[in-house]
Amino acid sequence: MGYTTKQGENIINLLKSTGGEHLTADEISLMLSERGCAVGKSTVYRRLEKLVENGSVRRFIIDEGKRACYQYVGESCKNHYHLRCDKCGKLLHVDCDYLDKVADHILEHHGFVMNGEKTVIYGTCPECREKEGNDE
Amino acid sequence: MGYTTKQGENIINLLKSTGGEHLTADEISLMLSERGCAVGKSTVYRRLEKLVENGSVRRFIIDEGKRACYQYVGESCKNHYHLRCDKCGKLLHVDCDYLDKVADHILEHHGFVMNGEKTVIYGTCPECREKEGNDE
DNA sequence: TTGCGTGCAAAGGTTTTGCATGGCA
DNA sequence: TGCCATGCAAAACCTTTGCACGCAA
Repeated sequence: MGYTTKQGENIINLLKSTGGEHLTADEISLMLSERGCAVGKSTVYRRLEKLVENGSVRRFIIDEGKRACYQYVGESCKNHYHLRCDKCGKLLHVDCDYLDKVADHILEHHGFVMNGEKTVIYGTCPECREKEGNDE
Repeated sequence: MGYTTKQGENIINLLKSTGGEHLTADEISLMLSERGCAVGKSTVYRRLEKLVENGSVRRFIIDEGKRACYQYVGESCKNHYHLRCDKCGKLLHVDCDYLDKVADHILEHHGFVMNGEKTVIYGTCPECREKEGNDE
């Protein structure tokens, strides 16, 4: 599946140590430099791509599509759904039988096999709703 | 609110005539050229920005954030959902009351306001499933 | 006439790619 | 040893911006 390298370890360790924070490729590159274990930016991109592929990191689009950010998810994160808050960027993980039924519906009525691991539902989380006085 | 110009009319007419298709700025520019009413690309962008602002056009991020696409918002297509095929990249738009109920569920049970316009469901489309013999 | 709209080219920023070198297995 | 991974720089990519000219009101 690929070699284990110092740079690869540095990247995944950084993502883990930030506790699921969402970071852009540039921020990751910068933080690695600050920690004294700089990694070439192309390597950061290439590595992140692989991590996204194998599911241990998730990729999001921010700034209206201007750039991507990455978030550590972990391997234990297989059978549940993800809700991501547009406002604070937080990623919520929910186990929910109802959402399993959604996948069934989509298959039956639209012939489409839903990939629950890749799909992310966007919106506003409870905390941010409260902060904003539910004015959406 | 702004001047009425030939170019502006061309753009909005194109978007209307494609029946709510999702088009990238580049595709719009190209199609206008083919129709013999070419518009400078920066004008396309500037015009689309205004149309998005006043709500007559909607902007989506596709290709994992690589670019944006635009869609005319008529009466008929105000509330629909996006299914994107991982295999062929096609974007399906479905009108579906059931998915409205999903948003209700997510709000009631998880306190999360779903943004149906931004959320994209990933998976495999009917055509690609058939091609691959349902071997997922 | 006024000043917004346009178009071209150049700049801007993020992400990808080519290629020689380095390091894992 | 064989090959993947790395890093640098350059390229590619979409989008925005500067500026002079054109056109709507």
